[in-house]
Amino acid sequence: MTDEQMEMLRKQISVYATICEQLVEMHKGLSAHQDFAGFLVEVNLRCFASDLGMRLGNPYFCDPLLSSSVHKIGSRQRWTPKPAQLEILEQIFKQCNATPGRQKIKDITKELAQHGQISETNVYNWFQNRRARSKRKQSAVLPNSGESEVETEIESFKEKKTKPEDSQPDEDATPVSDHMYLHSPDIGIDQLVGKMESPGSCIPYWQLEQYDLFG
Amino acid sequence: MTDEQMEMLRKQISVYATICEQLVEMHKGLSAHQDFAGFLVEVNLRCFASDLGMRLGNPYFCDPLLSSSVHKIGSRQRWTPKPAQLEILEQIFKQCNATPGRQKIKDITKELAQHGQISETNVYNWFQNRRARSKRKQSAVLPNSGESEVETEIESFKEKKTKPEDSQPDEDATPVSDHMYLHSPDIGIDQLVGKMESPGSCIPYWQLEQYDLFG
DNA sequence: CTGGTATGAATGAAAG
DNA sequence: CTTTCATTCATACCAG
Repeated sequence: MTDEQMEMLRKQISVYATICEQLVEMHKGLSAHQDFAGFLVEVNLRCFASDLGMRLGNPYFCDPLLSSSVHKIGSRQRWTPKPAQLEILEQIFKQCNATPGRQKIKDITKELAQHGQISETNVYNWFQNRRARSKRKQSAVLPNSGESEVETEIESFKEKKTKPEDSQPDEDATPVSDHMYLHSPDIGIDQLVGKMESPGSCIPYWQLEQYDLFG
Repeated sequence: MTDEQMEMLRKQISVYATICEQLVEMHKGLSAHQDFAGFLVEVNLRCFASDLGMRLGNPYFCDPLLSSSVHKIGSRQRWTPKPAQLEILEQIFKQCNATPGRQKIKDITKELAQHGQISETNVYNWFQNRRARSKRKQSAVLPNSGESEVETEIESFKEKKTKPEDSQPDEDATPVSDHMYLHSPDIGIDQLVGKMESPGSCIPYWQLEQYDLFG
């Protein structure tokens, strides 16, 4: 290990620390947008040792050092988009949430490859899934074939409403939601990261509220 | 704040958590001058919204009345089927352990709603999991007289690995540069965590790869 | 409080 | 494209 490497490492630590900090700040900032009080950020850092059974639990990153010895360790069979890649993908998706052409896929793949291994298939699948899931969610609110009184959704824009569950006994309330959602706070991830996608009207695809398309 | 942003944020946090984790690894390697298996840092960044509008169905930030018992809240409460619901579900599952149709799901959801808060997604997930689980169980008993390559990997905690293989041609492999362990614990995790400060430029996360600690 | 286990949820990949 | 499968992650819950 050379001194330069060492220095670099230090720098990295510094950078990462800053990022984390900013994230926290951002959270706080976001909370400011709330009429009510808002947001607390709990940074919980736990360190614990473990010998063998240890593994990386984060799906958003590829195994780092740990895989130095055996790249098989904890290797994921399936591709896991790196944050950088995800970001790009999301951006592209917003632009044309239509199916990218074959060539387009190629291009995208090329670009994403800059940030990590990836294949065209991965990109293709990603878009397929992205689209399907966002669609599913979207259609959840639209068609009410024979409405469901059960759905106490107040907000039309919030399709995931009943996410919380019944763990709260007397609190099914959750009615709330007067359009209280903010519209992209000034300080957003965008700034934090530099340019995260802007808020806009994207619909969350995760959490398919209703996988029922036709109501 | 849109759900997407929230999700993005969550992912980023995740990423950062991992980064920190890796830093810890390194640090440990540096100071311990030993092999790196061992330490794991879990950065748990939780944000709680005391305001209802904030949760807007976001699975990761739900529940309102957490304002009081703050430390407990913020956890993404997942749906927990009530015994009554479970019973019904099991029964239905027995009848047709096939995939309930979309409309079927609706009906079921409707019925289960009588016993507690629930969403179609919950039902959907339940069946998905149920089937997968039962299938797995079955195959577990049936040892496929195959070869079980002995993974000399560090983490052999996985009992069964019926891993097909990587469907991915160009797996990352994570070449990983040589060990980057340095011998200089000047920068301790403690500091990183404790102060989390360190002015400096905020580098977009997608650029972090440049630093590429891990190869 | 700590560790293990059951299971709800997220998502890449594949089948239809 | 739509639906399902498989794997993994995260959390509720239980035991020591």
